[in-house]
Amino acid sequence: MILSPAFYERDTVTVAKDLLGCLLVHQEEATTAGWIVEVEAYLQGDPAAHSYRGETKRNSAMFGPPGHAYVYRIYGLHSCVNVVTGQEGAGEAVLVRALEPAIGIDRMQARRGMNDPASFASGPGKLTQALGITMDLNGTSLYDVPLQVRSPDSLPGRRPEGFPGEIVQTTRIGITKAADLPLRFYLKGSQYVSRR
DNA sequence: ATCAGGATTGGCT
DNA sequence: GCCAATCCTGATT
Repeated sequence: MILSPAFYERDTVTVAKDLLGCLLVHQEEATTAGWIVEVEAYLQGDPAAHSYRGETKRNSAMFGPPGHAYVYRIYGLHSCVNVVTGQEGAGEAVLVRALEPAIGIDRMQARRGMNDPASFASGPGKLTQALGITMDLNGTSLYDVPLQVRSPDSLPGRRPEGFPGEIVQTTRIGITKAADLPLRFYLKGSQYVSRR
């Protein structure tokens, strides 16, 4: 089933952990989807969060309603996708860092130009390329086509590797500010995380 | 008007 | 392990 607004309105760290094992689905010219196996939380008052210095044109989606996507471009090359969480206006979000490919694997192979499923979506820039998520999805809701997040029971008989199971908590990757906060979470045992 | 730098990735040493 | 690619935002002049 599709996750509802009430799911996203909760405490951002709780939402981040509950997002593990859920299915991120994108359908425009094709349907591709992957299990969320790694995330990072970005909070209000968090120097590493894009929202830290207040609302701007770039980060406005982070201050919008929860349950919507915040997509941004990094290093002029890659796009990364976040799920907006908490209370509207708080500027909190969860960055999706890695997926285990689930639906449309051949399509992901084509988009990524490689054959190894462990490398399709094991990174924030990789997964957006694999699923075809681009900047024009910034600010769109996650309740409908083309982009949605579904609960872990969405594919009968199928579960991501390591779910349900232990969640590992570590510091976030690639940041310089607030680098010591333990706000990264991933499924223990998954071979699809960006790094252990 | 100008400029430094970034929630990354892939290729080369 | 190191480094270039690439471009737009936000801060500064």
